[in-house]
Amino acid sequence: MTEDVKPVNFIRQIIDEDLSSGKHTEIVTRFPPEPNGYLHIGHAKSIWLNFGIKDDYQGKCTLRFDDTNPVREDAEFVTAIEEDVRWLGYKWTAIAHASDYFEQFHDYAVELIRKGLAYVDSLGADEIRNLRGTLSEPGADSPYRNRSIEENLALFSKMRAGEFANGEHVLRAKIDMSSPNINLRDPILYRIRHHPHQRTGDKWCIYPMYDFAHGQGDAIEGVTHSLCTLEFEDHRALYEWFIENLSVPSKPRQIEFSRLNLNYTVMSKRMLTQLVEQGYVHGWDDPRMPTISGLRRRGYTPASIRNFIASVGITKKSNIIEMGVLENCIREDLDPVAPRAMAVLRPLKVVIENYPEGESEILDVPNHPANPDMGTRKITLSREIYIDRDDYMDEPPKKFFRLGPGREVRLRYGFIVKCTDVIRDVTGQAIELRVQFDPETRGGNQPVGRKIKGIIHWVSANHCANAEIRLYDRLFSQANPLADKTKEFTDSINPESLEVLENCKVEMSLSTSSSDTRYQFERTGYFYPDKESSAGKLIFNRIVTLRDTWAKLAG
RNA sequence: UGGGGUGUAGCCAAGUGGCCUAAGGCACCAGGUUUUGAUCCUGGCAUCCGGAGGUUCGAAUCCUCCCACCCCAGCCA
Repeated sequence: MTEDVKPVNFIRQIIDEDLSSGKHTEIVTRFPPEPNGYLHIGHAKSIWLNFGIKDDYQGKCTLRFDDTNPVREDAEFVTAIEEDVRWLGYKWTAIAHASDYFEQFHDYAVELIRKGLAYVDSLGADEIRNLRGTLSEPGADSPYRNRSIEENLALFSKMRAGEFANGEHVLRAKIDMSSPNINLRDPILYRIRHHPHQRTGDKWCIYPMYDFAHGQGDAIEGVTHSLCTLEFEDHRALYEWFIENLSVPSKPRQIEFSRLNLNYTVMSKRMLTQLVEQGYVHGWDDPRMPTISGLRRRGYTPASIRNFIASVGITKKSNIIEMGVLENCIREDLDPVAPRAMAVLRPLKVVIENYPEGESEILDVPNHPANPDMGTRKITLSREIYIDRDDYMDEPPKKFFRLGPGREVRLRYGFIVKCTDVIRDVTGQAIELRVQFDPETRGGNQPVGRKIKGIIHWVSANHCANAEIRLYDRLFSQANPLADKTKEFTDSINPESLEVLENCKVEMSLSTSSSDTRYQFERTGYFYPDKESSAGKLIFNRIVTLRDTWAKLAG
């Protein structure tokens, strides 16, 4: 699963065959997002596939914006998409836009009209739909289907000139209204949209449909393998029909693969947009979102995402991948390189009664348990410390190796302490622990016969920094938020997907840390400074927890 | 019930007629190491490949029929 293993999948097999048969000598792919939203991890699959092929076969890959529908698209999204692709670690051979080819597409449309293969239809949207037939019944010809070539040419020209209102006419291919494939029932090629385009401005008022733009765009760019998702399988016949009937410069081949789905989240751009616009999350880059920008802000690395895609593979089978696979990838990426630190999320004060008041000691501790090259850092230990509330229980169950009344535990890198007293508030809740330390056990020294299994993290009360820590959990409480068709997917949003802890205590070294370091807070998880974090106010996002056998045992 | 697809373990996924009494990863279970209940290490985890027939000396891989699931009736992509 490392990145130096070349991926094997059915698409690469096809490419290998095309190369060995001499059908192609250079491989050209493209990644074609529509700039109407942010990229999500499902797009990362397509990016990994297309750019990965380009890299491994020394081919070409264009980042091409599929901007054929000006009413939904926005320049804000194109900038964000470029940034996301770059961040994932890929370089495009060229950047292009379907709109770059509008003039050429228009000429192709005229070519079709001249060949008697396209006509201007003056039916309304409802009428067109009614004549299209159904899944099991054939459609019927439009009364305008047999207009003369001259009339079609004249009408289409007027459409372009802006002489008609939206919806008044449309250009259609003349194929077969009784085809069992609905895409072949005289599909619409051009529609009138009096709407400025984010790139071409007011130049056009007719815009090509996806089907009329995509394949021809591929052909113009010399794309050899046009990789798209399963829902376009039915469109392939139309894709090929255009390629066969138009004087395009090359003949690309469309190959479909299945989209990526993850459980406990949604992957449709429409739904992600809804989450953002209706305020269920705090923007496209909310760390709970499966967007590239959300994962980035959360602390995921580009390599972890690439490895994740590589590990799930490319097939034609519909799938829902378990979130645990993604989590495993980021842990795997971070464990060998993340510096360790101690951070107390829910502080509980502990006074070491036999530790001299006003004194302290400096401990030189390793930044990584298995990699001495990562060096050491100094932390201070003194009479008053904080430990995590989770590491103390009034009535510990068996197998709980941490603190409880009368119990012993080791302070990480420090000595063994024994809980001798518990101070409580009026409700009876423990608010402070009194402990005694054993000087014999300093520095990891374990006297014979003393077997202390529990080790807990801590920070010195007078030698720590305050921090806000944001704990993220799955966005939905249902594995498949779309399974129950009687409910809105937003009904299964996890109300505890974000927990903000404002009063965390972290070791001093974190207050001067780089904003681009991902840490492992020992025993709790991997954390990454949020973009809102500053020296005056530390904020960390939890990327993922550590594997937690105890949590599993405790239920 | 038209057309297009897919079915190998809880989730992914190799496998392209004999070396398959079916790789690998995640998850899970059992041990070991460990100053993170982390990491790491060891072992376990499909007599079976959606089902039923058939072809063959031999099938997850070929044929037939059946079943299940996904996609398609936007002037969206």
